[in-house]
Amino acid sequence: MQSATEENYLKVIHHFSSGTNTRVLTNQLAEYFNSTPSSVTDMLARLSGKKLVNYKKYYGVSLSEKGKKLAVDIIRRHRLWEVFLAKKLGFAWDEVHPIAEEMEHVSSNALIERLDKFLDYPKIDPHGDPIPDKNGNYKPVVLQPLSELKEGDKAIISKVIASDATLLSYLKEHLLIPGSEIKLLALYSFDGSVDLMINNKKKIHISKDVAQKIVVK
Amino acid sequence: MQSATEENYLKVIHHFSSGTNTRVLTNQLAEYFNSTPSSVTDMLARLSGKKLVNYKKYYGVSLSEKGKKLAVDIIRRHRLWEVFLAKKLGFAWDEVHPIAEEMEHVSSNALIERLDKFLDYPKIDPHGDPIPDKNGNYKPVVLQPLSELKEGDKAIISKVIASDATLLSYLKEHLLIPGSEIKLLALYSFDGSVDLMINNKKKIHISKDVAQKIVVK
DNA sequence: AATTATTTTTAGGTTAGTCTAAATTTAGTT
DNA sequence: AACTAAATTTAGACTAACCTAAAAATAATT
Ligand SMILES: [Mn+2]
Ligand SMILES: [Mn+2]
Ligand SMILES: [Mn+2]
Ligand SMILES: [Mn+2]
Repeated sequence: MQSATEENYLKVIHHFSSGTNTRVLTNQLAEYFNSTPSSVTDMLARLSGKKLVNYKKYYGVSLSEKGKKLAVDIIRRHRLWEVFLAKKLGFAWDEVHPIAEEMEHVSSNALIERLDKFLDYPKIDPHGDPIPDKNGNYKPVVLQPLSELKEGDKAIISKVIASDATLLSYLKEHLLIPGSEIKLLALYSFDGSVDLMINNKKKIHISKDVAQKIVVK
Repeated sequence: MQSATEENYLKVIHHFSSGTNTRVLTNQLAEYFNSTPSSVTDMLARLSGKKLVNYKKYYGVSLSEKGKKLAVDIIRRHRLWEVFLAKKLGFAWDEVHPIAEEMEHVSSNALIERLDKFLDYPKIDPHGDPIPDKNGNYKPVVLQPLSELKEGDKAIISKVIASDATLLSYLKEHLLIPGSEIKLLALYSFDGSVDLMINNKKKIHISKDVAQKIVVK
C-alpha cells in the first residue's frame, strides 16, 4: 500500500512528465509542494524503493510502469470525485479541486467503480480534463487557447489557466467558465483583443492577455 | 486541526462512554484499536494537550465539551457517508462501514452540508443508528433485542449485532437485515426460540441466541 | 580550463504514531 | 497488613514525513 503523500507525488510526477520531456527534477517537485529539495530527495528514494519510479541521483525521476498505472488511477479517482462534487452536490467548478484532493485517497476500488456508474461514466471532469477509464485509458483532449481562434469559430471552454482570485471571479461573473459555448465575433489585429458571444446570449470584449488564459476545445 | 487518528480516538471514546459509565479505560481502547496500552497512553496525553479529553493518570478518560462536539461531528460525517454508499451507490448495509471509516476524515464542512441536503437530511444510517444534525442534536433511537418482543408484536430491524461472517450471510440470505419489517408469530417458552414473518412474505424459525442479536425498534 | 553559480544530496534533527520491555500504581486476595 | 495480580505508565526505539545547514555534483561563465 501507498500513503496519501506518496500518491500525491506520483500524480504530480505524472503531471510534470506528461509533456514531451520525460524526466522530472527535484526542485520542480519541491517548488510544487511548497517543500524543500531535501524532502523531495527523501521521498524519491522511498518511491524508488517501492519500484514506483526510476530515479537517478542528480538526474531526475520518471514513473515506472507500476507507478504510471497507479498515478493514472489516482487521477481517475480525483476527477470522478470532482464530477460528483460539481454535478451531484452543486459545487462550482473552481471549488471542487481541494476537496477531491482529499477524497482521491479513499482506497476502495469498489467505491470508485460504483461512483463511476452512478455518474454515468463521465468522460471529462469539471475542468475539461479527461477521466481515465478503469483500465487507465483516456484520450487527451485537443486544446488551444481562445486567442488562437479565427473570426466565426465556435468552441467550448474546457479550462481556465488562472489562480488570481480577481480574474477568476471576473471570468465567473461573465460565464467564461468550463462548459460555456463561445463564438469569436471579431479579432482586433492591433492588440489581439477579441469580441465574443457567450452561450448565444451575451457579448463581451476581452484582452489578448485574458484570451490566452481561456483554453477551448 | 486534528489527525484522522485523533478523530478515530474521539469517536471511540464517545462510543464507550455513551452508556451509563462515563470514564473509558486505557486497555479498553488498546483492545479496540488492536494496539497497545502504551500507544493509547501516548495518544491520550496528546488529546489531553489539545483539551479534547479529560484525562487522569491511572484513572481513565472522558471527552471534554470540545471533544464531544468533535466526536459527534465525526459520527455525523460517518453516518451520512454510509447513507450515501447504501442509498446512492447501492452498497449493502454490511459493506459501508469500512469505507465510511475513511471518508469521515475528509475535512470540508461545506461538503458535509451539501451531502446532507443531497441525501434529503436522513435521520438514520443503514445500521439504524441516528444521524446527528449539523448542531450535533439527535435522539437516540429506543432499541430492544427481538428476543424481548411478545407474540403479535411488529417491529423494524434496525441493527444486527454480529461480526461472524457465516451468521451475517445467513441473516442476509433470510432478509433479517436493517429495514426489514418483522412480526413475531410465536414465542416458544421452552427454549426462547421464535417464529417470525419477514416483510409479510416469508416465515422463519430462529433460536433465542440469534433473536438476541437482532435489534429492533 | 578554472571559477562561479545552481542543483541536488547528505547529515542530523523534529514530530506523530507506533512498538516492546521495564517500572509503577492500583486492585484484589490471603 | 503484606503479597500478588492486573492495569497503566515510562523508557527507549522505530518509521514516515518533514525541516535546516553543510557538502557534493552538475551546469554555466569567464
Ligand atoms: Mn491528494
Ligand atoms: Mn480537475
Ligand atoms: Mn475513521
Ligand atoms: Mn453505521
